[in-house]
Amino acid sequence: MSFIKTLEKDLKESINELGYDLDKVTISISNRPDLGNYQINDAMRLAKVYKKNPNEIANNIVDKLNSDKRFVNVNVAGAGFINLSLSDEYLVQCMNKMIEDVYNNIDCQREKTIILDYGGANVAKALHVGHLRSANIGEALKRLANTLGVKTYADAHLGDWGRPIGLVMLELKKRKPNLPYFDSNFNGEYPKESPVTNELLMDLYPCASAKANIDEDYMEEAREMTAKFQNHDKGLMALWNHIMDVSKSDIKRIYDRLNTTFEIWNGESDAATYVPELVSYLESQNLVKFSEGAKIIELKEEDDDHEIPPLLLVKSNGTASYQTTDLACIFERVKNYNPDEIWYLTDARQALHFEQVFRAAKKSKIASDNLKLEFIPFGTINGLDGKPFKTRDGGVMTLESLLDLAKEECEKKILPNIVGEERDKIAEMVGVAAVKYADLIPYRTTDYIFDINKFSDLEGKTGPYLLYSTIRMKSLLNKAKDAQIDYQLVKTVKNEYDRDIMINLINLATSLTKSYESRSVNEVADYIYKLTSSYNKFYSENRVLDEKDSDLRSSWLALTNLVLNTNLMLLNILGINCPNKM
RNA sequence: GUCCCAGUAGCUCAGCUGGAUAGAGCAAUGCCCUUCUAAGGCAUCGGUCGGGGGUUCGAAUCUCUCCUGGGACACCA
Repeated sequence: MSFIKTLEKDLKESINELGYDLDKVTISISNRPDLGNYQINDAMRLAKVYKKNPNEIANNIVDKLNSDKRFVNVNVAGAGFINLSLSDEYLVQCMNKMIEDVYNNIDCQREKTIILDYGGANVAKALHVGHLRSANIGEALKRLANTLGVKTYADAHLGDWGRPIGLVMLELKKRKPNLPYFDSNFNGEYPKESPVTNELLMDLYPCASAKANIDEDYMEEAREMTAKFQNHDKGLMALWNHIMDVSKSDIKRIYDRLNTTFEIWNGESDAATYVPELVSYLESQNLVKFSEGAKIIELKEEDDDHEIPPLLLVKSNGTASYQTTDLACIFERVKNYNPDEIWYLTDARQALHFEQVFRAAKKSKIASDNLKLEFIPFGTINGLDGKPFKTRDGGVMTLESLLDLAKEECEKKILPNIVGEERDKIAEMVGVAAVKYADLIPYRTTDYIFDINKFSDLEGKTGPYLLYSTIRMKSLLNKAKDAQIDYQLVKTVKNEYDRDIMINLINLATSLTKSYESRSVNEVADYIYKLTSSYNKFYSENRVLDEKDSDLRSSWLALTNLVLNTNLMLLNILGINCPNKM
């Protein structure tokens, strides 16, 4: 259990001993640092319940706190605020416990399994800016959950069964009508060689999509093509497999650049195999109705305060809608993984869709009462004009070109003596750090403005700043090793600078827990900045290696090492790699 | 028409399970380099928390209402 949580627990017992009944004491980071490191506001709450003077209660609590060696400078101020600081001895002790095992200051969650759905990449379509946030936030939440002891599976949930594929197939047919995949009389073996490359796919989809938007006949053909492969037409399935292979490896390559990994590479097509079983199950439950030639599920409830449209189960042309696929996917996941929770990371605009799917899942008992379905929306990325982010000529910005842009921008700022392949590799790491940190620092649901110049700046709250600072810690410790200076434990609190670092380190657990509970790693992103900048302040005020007192020097090195390891752990949670120099 | 989200410093964003004097980065101004990566650090300047009412000892935070902006409302995903 973390230090703060332990203190809270002990304090709760003390307060109970005073005769006050309360479920929880909260020791929060002080917003009056001049009065103490932490504050407790519970006295005012108790005063209300017990109809007493808050100052009187606060003073009773303070008497208890004063006998505790872990606290110093305990005082009451204002309306009944209790302020306190941690003693130097206790801080040193905590630091060494963290050096021994950082889990001495992390609060794990109860054991459970969560499936995270943060992919949604469309096969045959380029990954674009819209996929950046789901990848970054989803991956970070997964890593955070793992850090807190939760078992997770991330599912790429590829968009591999919808109309985009039909469009691509149709456009390919228009261009190369003689391919055997389109000939229903073809009985031979289909070629092993793929008829499409990724470059071709990247051209086919936008072209087909543009045509379909203005040409209703073309759109109708696309619908037919989609229905045909969804009915497992032999030739089209052979083609589908080729498209999948080509597209999937490209999608993987780009997710790799973002340090985004999936344990499950399923897609809508996998869920689609469960659709017939799903529909007949739902029919047996008497939940399916006919409406305008389609099969639907009514989702209205008596106590609704707003309208909920029905879920479209089977379209009038007999194909499944994406609501059905998502429902089938829950069916599939329950069957294969039996998770405690499923988290859906998507753009906030899909809120209604998931409300419908979740309702249908609960109503039909596909999701038991124990299964928690959670929609975790995020905001959109806008350009400098405040409108959805586009390329200069107004097109959709692909994820790849965005990463290239960041890499190019960061490359300019790397040390000139780093050259060749190494330079390229470091530029990539710094570029990804710039993009990822900027994406994770705003609260999850906030829409934010993408400004690559700002994000790649080495000054300020940016990824490159964090990397630079972390590298400087590495460098310092390497110098110490070269000079054969030994360091193991933190021995003392010397000044306000190292003290401030220690207080920040104590707060690690709080920040991790907060982020997990809000499903937004912005808290972690902010925390790592605070910790790092407290270290930088220390660094500029104290010459570690030149310190004459060898005990103090090794204590500082041990602290540096602890900050470094904490930073690396947190960067890893955010999905950011740190080079050894830049 | 119904519903959802947002409006906080010149700019970009935190803070929102009610708590003290509303924070950070950038920009602006002024300091600190024979220095462990100065790609750093320090200081100053900067706010009717969209407007108005309500609840409360206490409201950026809860509530009502209005204004502004964005978004979602079955046969795209």
